[in-house]
Amino acid sequence: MKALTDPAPGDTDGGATIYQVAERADVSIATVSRVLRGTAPVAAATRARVEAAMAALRFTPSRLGVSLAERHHAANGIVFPDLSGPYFAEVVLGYEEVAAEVGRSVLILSTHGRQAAREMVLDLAARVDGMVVLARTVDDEVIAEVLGKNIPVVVVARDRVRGADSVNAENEHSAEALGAHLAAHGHRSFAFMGDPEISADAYHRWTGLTRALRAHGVNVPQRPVACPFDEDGGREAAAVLLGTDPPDALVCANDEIALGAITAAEQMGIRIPDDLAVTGWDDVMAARHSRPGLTTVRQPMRQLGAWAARRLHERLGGDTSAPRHEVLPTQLVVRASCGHHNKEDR
Amino acid sequence: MKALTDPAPGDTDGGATIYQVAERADVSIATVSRVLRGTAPVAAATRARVEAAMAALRFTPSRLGVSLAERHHAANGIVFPDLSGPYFAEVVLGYEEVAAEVGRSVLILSTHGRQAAREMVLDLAARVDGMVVLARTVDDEVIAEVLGKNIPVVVVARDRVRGADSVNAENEHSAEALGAHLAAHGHRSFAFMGDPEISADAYHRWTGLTRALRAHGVNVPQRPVACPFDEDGGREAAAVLLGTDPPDALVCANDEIALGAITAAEQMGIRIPDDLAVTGWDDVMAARHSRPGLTTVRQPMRQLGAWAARRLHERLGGDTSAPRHEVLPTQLVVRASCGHHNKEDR
DNA sequence: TTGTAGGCGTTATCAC
DNA sequence: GTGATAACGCCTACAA
Repeated sequence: MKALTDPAPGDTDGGATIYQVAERADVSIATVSRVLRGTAPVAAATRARVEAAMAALRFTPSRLGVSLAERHHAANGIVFPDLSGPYFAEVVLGYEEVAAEVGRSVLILSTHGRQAAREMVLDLAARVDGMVVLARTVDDEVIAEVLGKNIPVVVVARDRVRGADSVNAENEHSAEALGAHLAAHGHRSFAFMGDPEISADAYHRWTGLTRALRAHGVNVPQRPVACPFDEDGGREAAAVLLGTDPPDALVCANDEIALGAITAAEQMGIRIPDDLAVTGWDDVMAARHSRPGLTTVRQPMRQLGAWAARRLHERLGGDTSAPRHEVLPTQLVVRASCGHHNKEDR
Repeated sequence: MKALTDPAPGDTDGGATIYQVAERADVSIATVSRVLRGTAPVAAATRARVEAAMAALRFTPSRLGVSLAERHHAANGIVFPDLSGPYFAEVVLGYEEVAAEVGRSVLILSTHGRQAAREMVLDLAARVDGMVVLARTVDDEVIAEVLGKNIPVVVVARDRVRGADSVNAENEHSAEALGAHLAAHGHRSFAFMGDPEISADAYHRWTGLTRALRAHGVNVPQRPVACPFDEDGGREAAAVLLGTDPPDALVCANDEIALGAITAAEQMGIRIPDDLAVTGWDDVMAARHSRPGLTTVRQPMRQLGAWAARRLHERLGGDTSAPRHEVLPTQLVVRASCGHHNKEDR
C-alpha cells in the first residue's frame, strides 16, 4: 500500500512531470493543468484524483515549462557595483522586499567594476522581465540595448537615461544646505572628496556645495578630490590632502570616505572638529556611533529600492506612459564633526 | 538596404528566435545552434551568414529555451533572514562574487521572518540548481524537502542538516577566549545578550562563554538575555537589564546589539568601560569607529559566502561525496570597550 | 558539413 | 467537463 502512494523510487531526478500526474490520475495533462491553475471547471471527483496524484508524486510544476509557455519569467533583476558598503545593501533590501511582495523573484548582479559588465548585464536581461540599474555600473548604451529587448529598466542613483524611469535622492539642495551650515560655522577653506566622474550623486553634491560656497562668498575649491567610495579611499586621499594644504572643512561624498578621512586626520594629530570639520553622506550606522558624531545627510536608501521595484511592477503590468523621474527627500543630520555648536554640543 | 539589415520593425517583442535567424541565413536551426555553441564544425561561409543574421536580428538565445533543453538553470539561490545588518550583506556579497565567477546567476530571497518562508523557499527551489541557506530562516524539514528534489544545499551559520554541506565561523573557542579575556580584566558578573533559540551562532557563543566563566570561577548567568539582533533590540533589552541588576560585563551576540546596549548605558549615565564592559561580535565598520572602540570577534563573513558558493559549484559539478562541514577561524579584536588595559590604552 | 525530427514541461485553443 | 494537440525556444542524436 505504501509503495503505491510514494514516489517511484526510480524518479530520482528533478521531480515528476505533468504527464506522470496525468497518467496516475488517469486524465489528460490538460485537466491536470486546469486543476493546477483553476483556469476552468473540473469535476470534483476528477479534481480529487488529480490532487491525490500530485501529492503522491510530490509534483511541482517546472518553472521553466511554465515560463516558456507563459512567455515571461516572473523575475526581476537588480545590478549594482558592489554590496560592500551599507548603501547598496540597503537599496537592494528595499527592492527585494517589495519585489517579493508582488510575487517576483529577484536576481542580483554585482559588476565589481569588471570589464565584462556589459555581457553580464545582457545575460541577466535574458533571465528577467525587468531590471533596475544602480549608479554607473554600465554605460547608457547597455541600458539602451536592454530597453531594446523590450525589458523595462528603472535606474537608481543615476542620471536619467532615455526610455527608463529613475529614482534619486535629492542631492543639490541638500548639498547647498550642508554647505551653508558649514559656512555658518565660519569655515572658509573647503575640500570635497569623492569622484563626480563616477557617481552622479557625487556630481550633484559637488555642484550643490560649490553653489552654496559661492553664495556665501567662500572660496570654491578648484576641483573635487577624486577617490574610491570606501574607507580606504577616504583615508589615503585624506592623508595626501591633509599633508599638503589642509582645508578647514572636508565634505565627503559618503560616510565611509568621511570616516576614513577622520582616521587619517587623527593619525596626523589633527583634531576633529577643532582643526578640521568633516561631513559625510548617507547616515550609516557607523556615523551615529563614531566620536565625534558624523554630520551627514540621511537619504532614504530602502525607499529608493522600494520605489524602483514598484515602478517596475507597474511597467510590467502594462503601463506604457512616459518615464517617471522621482526625487526622494533627504535630511541634514547635524552632529559634532562639523564644528562646535552653541547650545547642546552633545 | 538599411531596412534589410535592421531588425524587422514588427518584431517588437522579446527578440528574435533561432528560427528567424535560420531562415534569414537560409540554414536549419541545427546549424544556427551549432555556430552558437561551437558544438560541431560549420563551414566558414555558412558560419559567416549565420553570424550576420544573428547580428542583424540582434539575436540572443532565450534562456528559457536553453535551460529547458539543457535541463538546468545555471542559477543558484541564497536565502537569508534579512539584509539590514552588515553581516548578511557581506556573506551574500562573498557568495555572489564567486558564483558570478563560475558563471551562475544568483537569486536572492529574504524571508524577513515571514510565515510564508516555506513556500517562498520551495518556489526558489524551482528556479535554481542549488541553493545556500543562511541561519535559521526555515526549518530543517524545508531543507530536507529541497534536498528531496535533488537540489543540493549548503547551510551557513547554522547547525548541520542531514544531507547538506555547511560552513560556519568558529564560535565556542572564540567565545571562550573572549570570556577568559574579560575574566582577566577582573569582571565578575556577566550577562549575555542575543537569542540562542533563534541563532545557532548565538547558541555556541553562549556555550563557549559559560564554559570560560566556569573555568575561571566566575558566576555564570542563569540564562541569556534574549533580544533581536539589531541596535534597537540591544538598546531596549539593555535598558531593562541595566535598570534592574547591572552586570560588570555585557557580552553581546553581535556588534549591533552591543552598540545599542552602549547607547542605552550612556543614556543612563553608565560609563563604558569603567562601569560596564561591553563586547560585540562580527567587527563591523561601526565597531571600529565607535568610542570607546568596541572589543569584538571578527569573523570572515565574505569567506563564508565564498566557501558556500564554491562547494555548491562542486556539488553541481557532480561531486556526490559525503557532506563536508567547514569551520572558519575567527579573531579576537581587543579594543577599549572591554576595560582598561595596562599598556597602550588607545 | 548540414538537415530532420524528437524531446524538455507547460499553457491554451479547439473540438467533442 | 475533458482530451487532443499546437505552440513556446532551444538542443541534439540520427541521417544524409
